[in-house]
Amino acid sequence: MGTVTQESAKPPRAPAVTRRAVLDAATRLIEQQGVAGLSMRKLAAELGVAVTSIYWHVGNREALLDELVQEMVHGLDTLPASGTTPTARVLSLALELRRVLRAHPHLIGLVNERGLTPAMFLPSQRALVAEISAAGLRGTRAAETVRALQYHVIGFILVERHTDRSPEQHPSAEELWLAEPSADGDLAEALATPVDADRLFARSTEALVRSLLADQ
Amino acid sequence: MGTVTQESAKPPRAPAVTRRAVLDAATRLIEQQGVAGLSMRKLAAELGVAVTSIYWHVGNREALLDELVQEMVHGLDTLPASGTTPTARVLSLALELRRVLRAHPHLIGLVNERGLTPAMFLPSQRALVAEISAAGLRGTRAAETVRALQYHVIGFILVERHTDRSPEQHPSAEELWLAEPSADGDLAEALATPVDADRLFARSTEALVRSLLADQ
DNA sequence: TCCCGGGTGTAACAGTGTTACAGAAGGCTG
DNA sequence: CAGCCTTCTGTAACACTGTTACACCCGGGA
Repeated sequence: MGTVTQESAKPPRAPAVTRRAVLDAATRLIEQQGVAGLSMRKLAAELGVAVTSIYWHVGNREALLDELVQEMVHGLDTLPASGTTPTARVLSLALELRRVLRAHPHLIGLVNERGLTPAMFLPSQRALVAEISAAGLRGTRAAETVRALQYHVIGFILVERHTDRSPEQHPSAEELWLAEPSADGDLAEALATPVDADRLFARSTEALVRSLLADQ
Repeated sequence: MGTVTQESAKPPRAPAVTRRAVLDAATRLIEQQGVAGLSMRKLAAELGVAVTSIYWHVGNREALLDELVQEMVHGLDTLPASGTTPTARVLSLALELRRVLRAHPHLIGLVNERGLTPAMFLPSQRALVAEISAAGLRGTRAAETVRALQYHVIGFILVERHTDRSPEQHPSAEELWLAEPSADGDLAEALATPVDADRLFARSTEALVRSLLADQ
């Protein structure tokens, strides 16, 4: 009934491929070509094995992806917060969350498709709750603040992920803004510059945190 | 070389299907079953026609999606801003942008994949630029503000789109927070409540706008 | 020796996007 | 009228996808 561990003490014939090897090869394929580039036959060919062996070890394409997602979710169990002021600590949490998620850009969509988003973000949510409580917010107000921050961070990462994957923006923002007649030349020029995502994220998140943590 | 309009004055044989009909049927299919549910054969069957006719009229699956995306992009040419204070006007723009984008949840991902995000958001970006200039921001600072707001709004909508499509969150946020021992009972209870996206968006966007438009 | 079960392979199913090719049907020119 | 040309449709195939029914091999236990 449970999963079969080939690493235990009774491999009768030294299997040509292990569950672990399948998962690793799948990860490699996904990182190279995206989730759509993962096909069971490619996977089998990569491992020098027939397709059915893949199915024997992981059951399914869906089950395979489930497993990878589970591993990722377990991978971000504890997020550290650094800094002294509440604003700084919340900001550091957000930066850390983005850093971790950006390491697995392909899987973030899969997590949602599997309905694991709450489970995935529970640790970070817990950490956020702690910091925001420490900042003095309580009850509904605190909950709204936590959620606002989570939506902001996850949303930013989703936008990033999308723009990363579209290699050439055909009428690029640069062309569009250079052709634009404008009163504020510096502004147009700035908008014609590629986005510095790190900086933009840090700035906008800090602005949001400041505003959310301030009494209004 | 250009596109052929069947509506012009020379239809020799009253075609069994028009380009327009294909686009409409595709839109219907996508709205019902998502982009992945759009197959050329389904489309042909829906219209009572062989697959090749579809290809003749729209060329390609990719070209078909391109066309739908183009239509959507043209659909949000002008966004109205209402209100008196800069903050209120920017906020109203954000709310309007979200409202329009939520009407086409399936296409928003396609727009990015096609690298049309800059073109798509140029109108809203222009409107934002006008409001933010009116608020007194200039140059690089203004550009960063515009981008921060766009990332926030688009990101929020992407998160919404994801959570909308995952029907059952298996360990739901509710269960998780009800099982959580917590010092702030009200907070845990609030986090166990489903998200009110409208309210959350309005609140968080307003917080962000306030902070971005304030001198720091 | 026989059997059982873990692990693998062959070959097929239905479904996908796409296309080479054969037509049908009307308008135009000879 | 014949012939051709453009527009539009259909048949059938290609390569690819996920998935599975089935046969097979081979080592260990009885």
